[in-house]
Amino acid sequence: MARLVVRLRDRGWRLTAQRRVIAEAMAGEHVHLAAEEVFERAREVLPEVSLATVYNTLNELVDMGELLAIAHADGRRRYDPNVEERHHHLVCVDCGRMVDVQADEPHLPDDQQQGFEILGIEVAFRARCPDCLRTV
Amino acid sequence: MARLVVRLRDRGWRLTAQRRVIAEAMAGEHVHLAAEEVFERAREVLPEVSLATVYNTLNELVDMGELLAIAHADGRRRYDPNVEERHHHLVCVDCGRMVDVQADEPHLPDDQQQGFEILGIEVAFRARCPDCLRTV
DNA sequence: GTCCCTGCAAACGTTTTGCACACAG
DNA sequence: CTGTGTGCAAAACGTTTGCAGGGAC
Repeated sequence: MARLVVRLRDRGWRLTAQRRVIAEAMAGEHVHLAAEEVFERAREVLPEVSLATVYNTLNELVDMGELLAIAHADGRRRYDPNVEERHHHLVCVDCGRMVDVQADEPHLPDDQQQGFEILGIEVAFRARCPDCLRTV
Repeated sequence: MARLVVRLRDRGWRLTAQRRVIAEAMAGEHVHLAAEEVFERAREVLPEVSLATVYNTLNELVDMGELLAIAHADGRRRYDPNVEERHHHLVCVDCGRMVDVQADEPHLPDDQQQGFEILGIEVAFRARCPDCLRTV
């Protein structure tokens, strides 16, 4: 985590108290928070941080390649700090929880490429998480 | 297409002019329209149809399992009438265009399941489409 | 001291909802 | 005739933006 802050400063990123608490809210390898959740975590540490700054900062981190933005079926974008390790996601259809998983990458046959240039692959396993299985 | 309308009536779905034009806008096997686009197509046939009815009807069709709702990175949900054939998507990161593709399904090893019950798999190949490749 | 970042509030685009009226069954 | 679907407008939601003031460098 300190790593992230150092990396950002080395890139000439202006390090403010707000940006620090937002980056710290994303600490950990297996977090998939929505902006609102990042906002709440950041606010616990620095109450005067604003939601707009959270959005601005998250977008910058995505542009810098320090976070992955993931489109979620519930309409709320999630942010994933795990940019190093190729991985996919298990997504609970009931509560929206996401966890990282390792799985083989599907391969797209040449005859299916239809002239598109492939940039990346996103795999989501739609699932029901242990907690939601219990309460059904 | 007529098939869909018949299937819906057989289920006791009240068949109105609005619902018919909306269902017809989704005809074809490889369409991935956003709600606004469905609205425009429907309105060409039946100008007094409303956007609210389009949303209500699309949601019902999704609940009935007659359409797939797909979360898209640009924030607009797309609707896919191809519910029969297992398939994945090529998604253009520039213009948002989606096309169906056949590719092998990734398999999630047992030791990665973490107590989740797997319900389905969604694969999106992030790509650049031929049109957008040309204009870059 | 400069410039960039910040908070606030308003604007935005998409989707949902409340309500009175209309029409399919 | 009844119950459900409809249009409209307003609200709700996540996200973005304009602006004046403030703080990092």
